[in-house]
Amino acid sequence: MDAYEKLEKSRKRITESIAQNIHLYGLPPSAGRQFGMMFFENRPLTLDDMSAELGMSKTSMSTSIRSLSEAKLVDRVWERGVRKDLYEVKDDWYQIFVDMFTVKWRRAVSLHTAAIRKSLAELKELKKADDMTDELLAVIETDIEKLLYIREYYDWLDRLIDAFEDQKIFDLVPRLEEEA
Amino acid sequence: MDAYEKLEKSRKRITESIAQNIHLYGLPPSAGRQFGMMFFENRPLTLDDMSAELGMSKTSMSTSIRSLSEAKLVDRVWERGVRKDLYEVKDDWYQIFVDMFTVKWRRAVSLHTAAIRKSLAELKELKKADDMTDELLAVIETDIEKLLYIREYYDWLDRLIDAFEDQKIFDLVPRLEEEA
DNA sequence: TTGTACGTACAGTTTTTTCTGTACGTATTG
DNA sequence: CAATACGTACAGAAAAAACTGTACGTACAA
Repeated sequence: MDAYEKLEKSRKRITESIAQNIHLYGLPPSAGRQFGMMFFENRPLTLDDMSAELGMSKTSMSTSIRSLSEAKLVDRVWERGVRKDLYEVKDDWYQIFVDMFTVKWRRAVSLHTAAIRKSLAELKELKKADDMTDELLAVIETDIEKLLYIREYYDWLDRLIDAFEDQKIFDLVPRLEEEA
Repeated sequence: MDAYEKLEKSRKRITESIAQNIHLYGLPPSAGRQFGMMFFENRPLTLDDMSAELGMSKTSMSTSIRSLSEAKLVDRVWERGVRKDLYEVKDDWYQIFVDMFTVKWRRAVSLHTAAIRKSLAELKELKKADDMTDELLAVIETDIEKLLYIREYYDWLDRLIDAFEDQKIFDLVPRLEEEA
């Protein structure tokens, strides 16, 4: 094994490690491989570059680069004289984490909150129903209690996302370990 | 639509909302449905209960309850005189979030860190190789720089996980919004 | 204007994941 | 000691996701 092969092996280990954990970002392993490869290339790449490098179709590259882009793991960059789209990985992994966290959870909180609001309104209305029994009323009250509890939880989650988005999380957990 | 149907509709909305976001916990929608159903039942359930309630096989219930259990979303509970396994959802959603975060990310950090350590050692050794050229040496140095950077990042992530695990996150983002 | 290069929508295929039914090991009951 | 109840391993079926090749719309070049 020559030096170049050893270098490749070292890179491949890291890339595979990324590939096998990228599901935490909601992406399939191949997108992780794409990201890993781009991480070690020290230049923006075109879809054809990626296709050649990974031995996968250009269509796949196009699809997964969009996912990577939406998850804010890569940026499209521009270079004069180059007609093809160029992409490169973001270099601030702390920010990548914060962006992923923010994008994924904000969306979830939004969907959940809307559902809770609707159901709460329905249940409050339902309490007035003519055919209401004491038994059913008790169940409804319990459900309302549950919904109020999870609404409070989602409010906390929303504030947690704010703390990440506003970089306040770095006050709690500083980027650099203090020198001894 | 009678009152009971309206109640069901309200519950179903919440359950579906959970089902469609449970992928954030690395679980399939059906596990989310299972969790949602259990959330509204005010008693521990057996596998047969769940199977009947969701119209799915007992085998599936067994498999997904294990996933839910590993993700720390449900607990197995004991009741005297009952031979079947009983499960109920955890009632502290804040803690559920913290546990999920901790479990999933701790594992990722551990795997990544091991890979980085190995590759760093290899690259440092590789620098001494006989057939080393200036050009290749420069590439190796660049790779080492990259690995040192992401090692630092994973160290931060590890400390972030600590902050969740130690409940310090609730200092930064309190559970209850202060009264006005 | 015509020709060429590029990215992606779409349909079909392959691969992976989820779900089911059977069968079996263990534990409890009579 | 049976006999029964229970949970799950395992193999196959069904469903979902990922991947490919073709075809098309758009933009730039000549």
